[in-house]
Amino acid sequence: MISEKTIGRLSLYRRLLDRLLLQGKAHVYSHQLAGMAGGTAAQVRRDIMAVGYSGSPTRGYEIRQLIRCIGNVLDDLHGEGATLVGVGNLGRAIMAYFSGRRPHLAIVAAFDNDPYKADRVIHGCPVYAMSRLADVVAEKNIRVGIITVPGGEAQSVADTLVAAGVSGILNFAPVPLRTPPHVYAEDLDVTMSLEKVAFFARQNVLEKEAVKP
Amino acid sequence: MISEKTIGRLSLYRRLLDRLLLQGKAHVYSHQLAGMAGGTAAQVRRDIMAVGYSGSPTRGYEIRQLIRCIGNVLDDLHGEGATLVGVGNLGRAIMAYFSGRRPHLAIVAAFDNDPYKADRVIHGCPVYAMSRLADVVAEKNIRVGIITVPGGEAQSVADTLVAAGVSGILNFAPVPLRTPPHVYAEDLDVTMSLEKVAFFARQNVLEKEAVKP
DNA sequence: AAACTACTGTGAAAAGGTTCACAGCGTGTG
DNA sequence: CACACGCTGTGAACCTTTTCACAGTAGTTT
Repeated sequence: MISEKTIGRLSLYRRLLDRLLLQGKAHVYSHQLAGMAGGTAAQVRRDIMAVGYSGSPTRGYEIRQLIRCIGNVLDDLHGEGATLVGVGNLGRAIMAYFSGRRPHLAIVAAFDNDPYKADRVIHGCPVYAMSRLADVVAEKNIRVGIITVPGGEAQSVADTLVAAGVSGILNFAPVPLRTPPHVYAEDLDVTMSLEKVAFFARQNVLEKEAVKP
Repeated sequence: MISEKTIGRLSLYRRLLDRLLLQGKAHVYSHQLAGMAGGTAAQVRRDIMAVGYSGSPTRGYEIRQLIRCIGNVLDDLHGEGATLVGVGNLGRAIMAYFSGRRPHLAIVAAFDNDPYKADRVIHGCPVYAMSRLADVVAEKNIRVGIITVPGGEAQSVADTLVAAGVSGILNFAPVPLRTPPHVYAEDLDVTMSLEKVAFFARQNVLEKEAVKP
């Protein structure tokens, strides 16, 4: 079984590799990839071990093949459709962000409980009324949900998604979700991240000032 | 020194405690907080140890005091101003999100290289042209930067912020930032998170199917 | 006032993740 | 053809984080 952290880094490596391909590169060494990803060479090699690809001691990794191997691990064979719930400021920004970016993992349906937002197409994605969630999720075979509703509604939306058959949720609401064990939920808590950054920004300033005298 | 993970959880605990206060509660046990935060009671107790607050064996933690102790650790005494660079879809959503939410940590200036966006006020926050970044950051004593520009510009924006004196950066661009060691950078990579969720969503489905027969 | 209860605080063990360090190898070179 | 080079793959050491488990304690009951 591959660890959560490794999966995250593989996703990152792949995007970096895509960029290298565009630059016309064909091979890459672990230390180069590490430099771009902000990690160590040993870690890159370990992560790549997990996908079962082997590089050459002299040329490094063959970029095209490595991308394919990472894809074999990360991607569903037939592509994956995701759904987004909560077409507010943040929801629309996320939809714009993913619109046409990753063909194998696209947002294919959005929901909002404001009836004025329903039955439109935003950034290429149809918006439905909440009442149709279970139908649409089942019909389109959606396994991945994105929650961009206010904190107070997040848990009940999550419950609805789980009941509809979703087994992975990315949650932007500032509330940790409670989900059954067979559902993977990741909380992307912007407030927490910003407070962390503010804390360490201050620490760094204090340290610098402490070193001075 | 307090670990990064603990700082993040403290931020979360504080918000949960705020909610409990509003509900009229005065005390809370570690296992209750753990239930809300999605962690274990032992972890909550360890985290609270780090802020140097002690609860009562019979009443648990006094909520009001605990909030104050967490604030002593997380917050700057005089409040902290943050700046956001990149007033696009995502940037505006983030600005709306923080507008008036946390008084001690507010976005007090935004920048964009589109001159049409400059010299306005969005969600209560003034928007400036990029050329004024160094001035404004210095004048307002800003230590925290938020990057919501496209990937290609993120690194150079980060360099600009660092040069202007920022010591903590929250990065939404899908590129890991390279920053000097005295600058704390957190990459909030939505693509990575979504691919992680998609991967584990699929794993869960496969597991369930594997258990069935 | 003694006994009981259910909590906290924390040393110690366990788990998980990262880095070290080196054997092994494929290629270019003398 | 033999050698030297600088990479990969990986066991083992190391470090960080989480969990266990229990002594200590403040209130509550008898």
